[in-house]
Amino acid sequence: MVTEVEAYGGVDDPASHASRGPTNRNQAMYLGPGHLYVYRIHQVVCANLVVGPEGHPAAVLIRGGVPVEGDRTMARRRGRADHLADGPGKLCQALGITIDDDGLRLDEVSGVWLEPGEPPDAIESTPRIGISRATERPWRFTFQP
DNA sequence: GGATCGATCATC
DNA sequence: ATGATCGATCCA
Repeated sequence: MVTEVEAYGGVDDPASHASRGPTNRNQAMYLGPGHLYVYRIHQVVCANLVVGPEGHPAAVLIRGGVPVEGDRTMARRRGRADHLADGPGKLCQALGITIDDDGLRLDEVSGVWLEPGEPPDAIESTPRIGISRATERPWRFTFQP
């Protein structure tokens, strides 16, 4: 269950990897809705679901979640029994998402899919984590499961 | 070709 | 609060 996400835009969002136009790294952000933008940071990968139309970069960074099922698989991939998906890098490791999944459509990534769930009672909105520009925009969204 | 800087994590 | 540690990016 995804509990924490952040929104990133294009040239209009100074904190976005697409703020300075297309590069080799961020090309997946331009592929259109349903694609995965996976990038490497500090020996770890983070996954975004692209939501903007083709040619117009906008994506949702999946920052965290709690296991609903498959705890055992996640624990094996993580190499520990706790902190399975409480961070963007940990979530990718737990779900088996790698840099090779960058640019794929979500339905092309084996073992990973999206399902609708019950809308949470209250969603909190705060500034995004780990960025140095546009820090005032409250584009991080979380809820308590 | 070299310097800089992270959309992080784990542990102190 | 801090260090690990290496790509992508940027500027010569």
